[in-house]
Amino acid sequence: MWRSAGLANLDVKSPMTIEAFHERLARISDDLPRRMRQCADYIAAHSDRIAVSTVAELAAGAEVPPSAVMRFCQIMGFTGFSDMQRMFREAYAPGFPDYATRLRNLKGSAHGSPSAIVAEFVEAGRLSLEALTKTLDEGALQRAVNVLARAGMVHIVGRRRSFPVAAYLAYIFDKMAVPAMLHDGVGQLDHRHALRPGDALIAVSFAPYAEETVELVAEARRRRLGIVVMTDRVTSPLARGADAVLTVTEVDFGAFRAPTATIALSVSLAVAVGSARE
Amino acid sequence: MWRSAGLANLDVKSPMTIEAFHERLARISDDLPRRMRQCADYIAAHSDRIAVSTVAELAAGAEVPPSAVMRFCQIMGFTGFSDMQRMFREAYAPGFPDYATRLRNLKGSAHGSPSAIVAEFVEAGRLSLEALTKTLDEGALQRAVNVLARAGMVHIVGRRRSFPVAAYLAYIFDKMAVPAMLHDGVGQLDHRHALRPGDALIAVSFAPYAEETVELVAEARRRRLGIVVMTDRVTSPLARGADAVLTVTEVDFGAFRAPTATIALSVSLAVAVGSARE
DNA sequence: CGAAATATAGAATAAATATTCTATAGCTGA
DNA sequence: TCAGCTATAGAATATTTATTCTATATTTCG
Repeated sequence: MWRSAGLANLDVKSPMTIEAFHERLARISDDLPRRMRQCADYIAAHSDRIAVSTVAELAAGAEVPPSAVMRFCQIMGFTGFSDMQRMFREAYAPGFPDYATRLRNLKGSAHGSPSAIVAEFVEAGRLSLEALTKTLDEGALQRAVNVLARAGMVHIVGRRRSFPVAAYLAYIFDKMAVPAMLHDGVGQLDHRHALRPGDALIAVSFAPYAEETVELVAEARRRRLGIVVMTDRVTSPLARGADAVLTVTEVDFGAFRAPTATIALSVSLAVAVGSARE
Repeated sequence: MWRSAGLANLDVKSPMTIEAFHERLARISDDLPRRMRQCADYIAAHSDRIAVSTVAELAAGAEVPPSAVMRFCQIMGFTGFSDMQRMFREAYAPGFPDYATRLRNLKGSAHGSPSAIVAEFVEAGRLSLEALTKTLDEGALQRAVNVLARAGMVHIVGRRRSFPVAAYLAYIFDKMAVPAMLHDGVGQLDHRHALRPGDALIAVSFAPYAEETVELVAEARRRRLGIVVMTDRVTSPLARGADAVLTVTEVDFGAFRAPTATIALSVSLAVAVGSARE
């Protein structure tokens, strides 16, 4: 039987997680007055829209007046709609709610013994990998594999910080017997004439973008090669005209960052291409 | 050259899709004044947060005043922020609530698909990082830092799979103004005579150990250099006579492994050495 | 059936949030 | 260096949106 809103309010504090929210919803929804039940039903079916809706929109969806939605929020243990919405925004938003906090802590503990530094970089690496799974553009990845699988030769370019990544890509392609050429700039040769029709280019570069990399991408574009770029933003100068843009964010520690996620993505890409070519 | 916002406004109506939005962002972001560029960069990197943020939050993230965000929205072809947000709210599909779910989902993709492969390598990377913190020999790490901090020049060697790691070490030492030399084997020169008294050598190698690396370590031993090795076992051929042996185990996926933990350890080592030398 | 308790709708208010405006600062090209 | 632009910041304002309040309707139970 339905008791007072006040009572329901007292026995449980606001649910802290989506799971707790649904559990509570299921538990109480059996004995709820008419309008509250409408709210419960609609919200249970559309809980993912709470983060981006207004009270009025939700109310319209549930076919109840806005004030009914307010009462519902209070019954669920929140102080109001905004309180409830905050939980959904934080939980569902891509990226992690406490990301900023973790990052701040990470940077705060800059000083210390070598093993403390290792711990920080390990944590940064974890966060980077986590971010990779969340932001990975599967469509772009598939396109990248297609482009590279069809290519006669795969050209690879990356300078400075990105050079190790490029070198690793070259290593794996070599292991998988995929024709590949690492444009490492030895002797300041840019080897632009090695870019031939039917080939493809993988370019790796992060801000501040190495000039040679940007130029080689432009050259590849002129020569109509397939282009795959790994970079930090879709607005990167490399992205223009690329067939696939793979964005990766590395979490930095102080002024330094390890290319953890970039390497993970690279090796995955190379392996996928290698098996696609067989 | 940058023209007026009004002009930009006129030639294209508000983008109707997220894709069009990103395309336009990429197209105009090259020639944008300072604050507008900050907005573009931040929003490109966090476009998934637009649906659940306020102008003030976005402005804080991009480190610009709120009015700059408004101007940015107009440049992008919207009448204002609300107009832009509406598009993102309509397209909003909540990302997976947590990392674990997302990872499971990626793995569940068709066996052998690119995204499934990424999931595997991410998982392998995480395990490797975890193993690193558990098995790290802090004494050896401290000795390594001491040896390298005292060295006149730091020589770095790594071939094949370990070459990217060596290259990354060289990059960070360079950034930290530590005298370093990467023995990359260009022209088949082994540069053994560059190993001078008072120098130190970092050698990176895993089974099967590259012959050149083993030889350079032996040469360094003869010349009484400080020697730090990063390898897979203490019984590695490199370990004999080294001042510090750092063992790292990488979790492999199939026949392939990414040097995730090795890179994390390397960058930590380099940073620790860099600050010890100051 | 009738009194007490509870739920409801809609208007009134408060708070948050977006948007516009204006003075100033910073460019750009002569 | 200066004139004529464009960009910028921050305050002022308008708008949207959440929340509270109150009169009325509905239910519950003796």
